[in-house]
Amino acid sequence: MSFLMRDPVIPGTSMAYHPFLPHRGGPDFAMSAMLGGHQPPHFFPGLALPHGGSLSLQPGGLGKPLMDQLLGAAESGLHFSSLQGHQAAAAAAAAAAAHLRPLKSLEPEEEVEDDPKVHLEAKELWELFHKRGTEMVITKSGRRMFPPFKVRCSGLDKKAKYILLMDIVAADDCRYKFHNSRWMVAGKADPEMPKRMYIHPDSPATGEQWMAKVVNFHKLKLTNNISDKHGFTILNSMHKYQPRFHIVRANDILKLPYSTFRTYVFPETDFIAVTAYQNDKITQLKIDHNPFAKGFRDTGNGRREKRKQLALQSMRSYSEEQQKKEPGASDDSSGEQAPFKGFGRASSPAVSSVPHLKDFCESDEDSEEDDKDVHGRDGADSISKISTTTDEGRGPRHTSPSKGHALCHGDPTPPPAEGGYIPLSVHTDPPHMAHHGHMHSFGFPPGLSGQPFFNHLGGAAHPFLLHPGQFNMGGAFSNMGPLLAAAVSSGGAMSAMDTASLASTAQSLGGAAGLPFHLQQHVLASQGLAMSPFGGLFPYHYNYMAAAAAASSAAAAAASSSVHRHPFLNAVRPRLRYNPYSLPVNMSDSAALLQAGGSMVGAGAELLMTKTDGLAPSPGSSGALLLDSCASEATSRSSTRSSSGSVSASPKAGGCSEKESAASELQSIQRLVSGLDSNPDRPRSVSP
DNA sequence: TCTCACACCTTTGAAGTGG
DNA sequence: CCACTTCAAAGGTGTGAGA
Repeated sequence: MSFLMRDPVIPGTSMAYHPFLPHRGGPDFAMSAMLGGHQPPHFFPGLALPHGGSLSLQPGGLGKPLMDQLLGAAESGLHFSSLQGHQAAAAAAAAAAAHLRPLKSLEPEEEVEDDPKVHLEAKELWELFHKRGTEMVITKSGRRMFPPFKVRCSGLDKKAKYILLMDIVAADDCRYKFHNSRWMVAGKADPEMPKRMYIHPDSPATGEQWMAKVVNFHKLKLTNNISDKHGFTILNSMHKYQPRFHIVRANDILKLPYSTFRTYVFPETDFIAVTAYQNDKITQLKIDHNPFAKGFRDTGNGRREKRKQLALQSMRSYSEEQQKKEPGASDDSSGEQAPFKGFGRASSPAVSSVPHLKDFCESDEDSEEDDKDVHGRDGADSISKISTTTDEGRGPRHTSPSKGHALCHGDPTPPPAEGGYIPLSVHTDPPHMAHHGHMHSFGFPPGLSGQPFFNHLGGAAHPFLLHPGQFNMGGAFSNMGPLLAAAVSSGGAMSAMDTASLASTAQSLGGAAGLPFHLQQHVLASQGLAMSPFGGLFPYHYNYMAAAAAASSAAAAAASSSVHRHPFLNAVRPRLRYNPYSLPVNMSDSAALLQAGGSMVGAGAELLMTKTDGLAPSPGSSGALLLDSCASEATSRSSTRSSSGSVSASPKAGGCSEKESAASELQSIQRLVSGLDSNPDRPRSVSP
């Protein structure tokens, strides 16, 4: 057997066991044999041995020579089942200890400062759409974004591994309607849909790999199906959203929840989700630039051209008839344009009003390898530079070249030039969001709102889902789908936490929601913190780290002080980060944000805001948790669905059986180790 | 406002071919 | 073997009728 020594630990405990044991050696984790089939009543901290006594995992608790010997044996692949009695138990302890590391191991072995810079690809195209009020079609079966969200990274540590993610959050709390060729506020937003984070399929990869290509999120799909099982991003129609890009320095998804998120927001990429296009200009832009819509281009021989010709013919014949009937009535405006007036828009989309647009991205749907050809095949005189440096240079950039960059806290979204948003209709006022009415039920599982952990949230939070399908990718993520699914179905192996109340909370949460509690927390803390109810829109990049122990301290701690109390958090060095967007924020806003951040901490998540820009965390953000049923369902369905390859969100669907087996192994390990298998009726996908 | 079937298109990968 | 071409299937589009 082999052990992977790369498991993350739970901050907040001197040592911690991680229930997600990356496993490669199969299920022959001989704990049951070693422990005589008895599970320790309290496996952690310290091991209760079957013959009494315990093995402390604290440094010095086990004699160093013995510990070294056992650890060496574990690392060298010793099969514990060959051991007996105390020897086996000690070996078990060593094996466990191999997965447990002192907190200091969380710190990078060799801290190589990176300074990520992110360029939005095809920025001009985004701005083109943005000026008219970008719309993204959402369908039940899922639709891609167009323009595709693509970024280019630089400044990463070449050797370090990174996980790149993307999510889409509500831009405000408004519902919109398209009226008089403009988007207008039509009321308060509908309840928030479950939040889902899309992890780039290539994650994790080294900084060198990321920087060598354009990071393309074109496979992310949008849906309005709240019960979506594919891992698509669920959005509300007629609501405004803001995509966000995250860089996480971590070599394993397991470390994701404990890692620092660097979040980048490009204001020009916001959009309104629609089930059918409202603005014909947007339709035309899509047709002109999306290669899949070529059939609708005027210049082609597709349906659109035929329809146009038909319309022309019918209109001409109609005009001729009219002229015969009414010789005196002339209509200069009739003719070719007339048929399209039927669309009821101020401008006709029939003929592209933006002929130069073709310069942009004929090939925008290219694969990640097209990073050198973003401009399209026929973009001879296309923009000289598609990429936008969001944080080039240091210091504020008040002279941002991008109109979209003007989005700042407290400022309304700048009015687009034509057919765009009405300025007053868009609110991104953080203090307002932090304090008022944004804690309503954002699709929060009713069973969770009453949990103490969530009381701080007012029963509302941003659910976060890591759908197994989203982890169906290569690299270290190859097993994460079933791992998570397994964790869900196993009801949550719980990490060792400080307080019993927390443990009970964890159990209840695990039962209600699925993810192991500590992972839930970290997921929540990491992701939830990133999301204010309205997306936590920061037109800059900010960093934060979530810690699981925050939840424990949150129950009793004052939010503002918990960060400092936490030894682990204290151990993390603040990083200097550059703000890609200039962001004038006044002190009152900051104070409000900080206050909101404090409530977040109280909600069960701690935040290390390491921005140097003096900005506070996302206001009103709340660690949230939605254990979408699809996560567990995916486990049970994995054998059928993955084999058919029907999960479009899982580009690398192969090896699902292996994953499934891995998941079952994990479950068995969890059952053996955690001693939390209190629910024998819980479904098991596979029994070892 | 939403859903669906549809035609049209691109993308992808397997199969075939030739060196 | 490798490179290239061909082909068919899969999948991504907006459309427009109907609910």
